[in-house]
Amino acid sequence: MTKENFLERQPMTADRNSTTGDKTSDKLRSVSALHVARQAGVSRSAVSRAFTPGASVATETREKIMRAAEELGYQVNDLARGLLANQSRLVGLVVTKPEVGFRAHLAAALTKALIHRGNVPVMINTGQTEQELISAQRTLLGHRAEATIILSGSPPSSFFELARRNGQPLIVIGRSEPEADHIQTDGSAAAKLAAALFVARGMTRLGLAGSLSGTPTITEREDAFCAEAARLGAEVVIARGRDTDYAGGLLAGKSLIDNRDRPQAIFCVNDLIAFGVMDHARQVGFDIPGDLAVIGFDDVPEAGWLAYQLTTFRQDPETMAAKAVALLDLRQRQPDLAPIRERFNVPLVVRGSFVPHDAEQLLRSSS
Amino acid sequence: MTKENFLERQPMTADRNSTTGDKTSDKLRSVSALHVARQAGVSRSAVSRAFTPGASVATETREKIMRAAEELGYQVNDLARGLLANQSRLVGLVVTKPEVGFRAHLAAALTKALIHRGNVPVMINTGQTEQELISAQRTLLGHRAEATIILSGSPPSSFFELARRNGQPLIVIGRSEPEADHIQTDGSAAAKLAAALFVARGMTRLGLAGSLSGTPTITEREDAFCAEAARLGAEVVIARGRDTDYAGGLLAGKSLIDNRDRPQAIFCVNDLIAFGVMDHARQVGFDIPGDLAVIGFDDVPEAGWLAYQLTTFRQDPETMAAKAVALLDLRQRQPDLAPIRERFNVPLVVRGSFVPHDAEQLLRSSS
DNA sequence: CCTCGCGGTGCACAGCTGTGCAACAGGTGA
DNA sequence: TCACCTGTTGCACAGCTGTGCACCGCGAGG
Repeated sequence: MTKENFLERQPMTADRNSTTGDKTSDKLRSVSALHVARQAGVSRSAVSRAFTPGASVATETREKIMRAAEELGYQVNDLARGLLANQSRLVGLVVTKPEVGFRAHLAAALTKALIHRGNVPVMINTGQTEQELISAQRTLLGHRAEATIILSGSPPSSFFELARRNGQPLIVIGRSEPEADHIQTDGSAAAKLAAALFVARGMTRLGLAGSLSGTPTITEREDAFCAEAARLGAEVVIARGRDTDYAGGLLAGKSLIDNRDRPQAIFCVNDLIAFGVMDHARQVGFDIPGDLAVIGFDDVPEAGWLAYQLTTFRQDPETMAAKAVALLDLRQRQPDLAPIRERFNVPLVVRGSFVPHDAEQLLRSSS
Repeated sequence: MTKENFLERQPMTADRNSTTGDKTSDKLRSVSALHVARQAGVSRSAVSRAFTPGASVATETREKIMRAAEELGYQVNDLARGLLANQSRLVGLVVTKPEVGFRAHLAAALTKALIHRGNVPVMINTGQTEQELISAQRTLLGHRAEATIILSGSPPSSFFELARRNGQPLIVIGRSEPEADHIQTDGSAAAKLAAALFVARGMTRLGLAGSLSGTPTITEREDAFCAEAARLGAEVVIARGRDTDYAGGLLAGKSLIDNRDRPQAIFCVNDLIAFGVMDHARQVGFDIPGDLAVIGFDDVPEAGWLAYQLTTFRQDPETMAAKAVALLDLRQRQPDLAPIRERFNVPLVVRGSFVPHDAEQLLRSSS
């Protein structure tokens, strides 16, 4: 319209809205910075600079470009941008069964925090086979993802090797992993506290509802509970369902409760398991906490439901997600740091399924 | 090692493992097809062809290349590939609160199905503001995502316009959306059936536990239930919590039950709401289904828990995810088709919270 | 022995962006 | 008026891949 000092010989790709070409064979090309440059009467570099924060562009020029971009519906091509930087803003979340229990809340909190940070969270919902995990990581590397966050499972060492070779930051949540940055809750301290609180209430026949899954997170809690109970002179009966879910809780509950000398209190490594245990106990006629005390782990929302009122250790997904993002920041600033370990402890949320000694006193004195 | 007929002048980027360069300023360049070509003693095109299914490469050459790629840890750069094709394998899932209720299961099923299809699912966990939705869609367009799937919320028309202009397939789940492909369950038929089943059991004072959220999916169920009940001459009391969650159910339950002439049966638009209603009813001493019958919607796993045994309409997340993927296939094959609507109905899963007349007969005759 | 066909391979280009470098305009101080 | 400095802009290159086109070698058929 005004001056046309850009290269005219450049063969523009015809009219974008023409319906002559067969759309089926080739994907419609989208509007690029060159289109915007032509529309605004500036060079393509100027367009690039207008969309780069801190670049040197005159205010007037930037506005002109932005107007043109708006008209044409221009969107910076993140593929080209990433190609040049050898880095995309993708962050992979590797997780199995992301719909279940605490994992669902953690995954949701992570996606939210990552989006807030300007990242693009990719949800890799896959199995735990070495084959599947490596395949997932290859996909992420192919897209030059910024980092990979592992929410569940125990990746093989080849997995870490692959990430290391490609300079890909890795964050493991839950598992203690000396080769990579990891975040975990102090399940050991919590389990010990559970045992101590049971014993302090005079309970000496304890139960542990665990799982055969063999996850490090879970076995840590199991071992700590048993050790502390033994140290305090209490007897522990162990029952394990197959998975760390409601069905597993039902099974463990059956095994623990349908017995001559059933335990007076049960520590469940998981809220879901606790729900199963409680439901079975009630079905066979026991009162909670009258006949049986129960403590869980996670504090998923269902723990607060009237049907359960479960006393449990609270893992806060938002806090953990914030921690993971902070760790990612740090790792990107200082890639050569030794693996970092973040371990934080979990408060007990007291509800109806078990009231510790001192809490009861507190309640009584306050009334 | 053998012949070296490739261009020698090409300035290779020094030694990849050298620690002389400052890693902090620039991201480590990864191994490209050129490195593999040099290692295997072939041209770069050959490498590209070796990784392209159906391309013309001699078997011997391909094996040589694959060996070299393995040694170097080569991974095709999907950014460059996508840049050329103007299309990445990303698929966006736009969803709010992906950790809650049925949405969690649907989102998980979708990510699984998409990964199985070779896609990279991106979880956009964001609010429902027009601003937020548009921003999410711009991110996806910037990465040249293959498609966007909307799991919740009612995007503004500018959203559809943006997708249309960029040739981006859009699939809406739950909402009836004339402008785009959409999948929905026949909530209307289900709600009608619920009303009819209640009336068939001689119940004439009915309750509806809904929500103020105003989601089209929810209001469809509400309206259909009320209409059918009215048609059958039954009275309906309506109560609505704020959200379609447990807390909303508690509130609705209070409002419906703590009344002189409480309903004999309640249809809840959602399993979570049903749990809240049931818990409140039991807390004030009512038996289910003796004093109060309840029907829910979704059939989340909790509905099968012993504490609830909720009779509810089953939405199968796997089926819906498969449907969505099939729709995506079809849309990519034929981009110019008119918007497609997939609507399928949901079976009633009978459990303890309400047993329909015929089902009871069946049970009695079978014993 | 010549020609033809065909499978395989290399060259070169396109796709879109960020940025170093040089050029240029305009303002300012001497 | 002139030198100088600063802010702005354009050019050109790099980054990595897929693929059309041309070429080449080799086996087969006449």
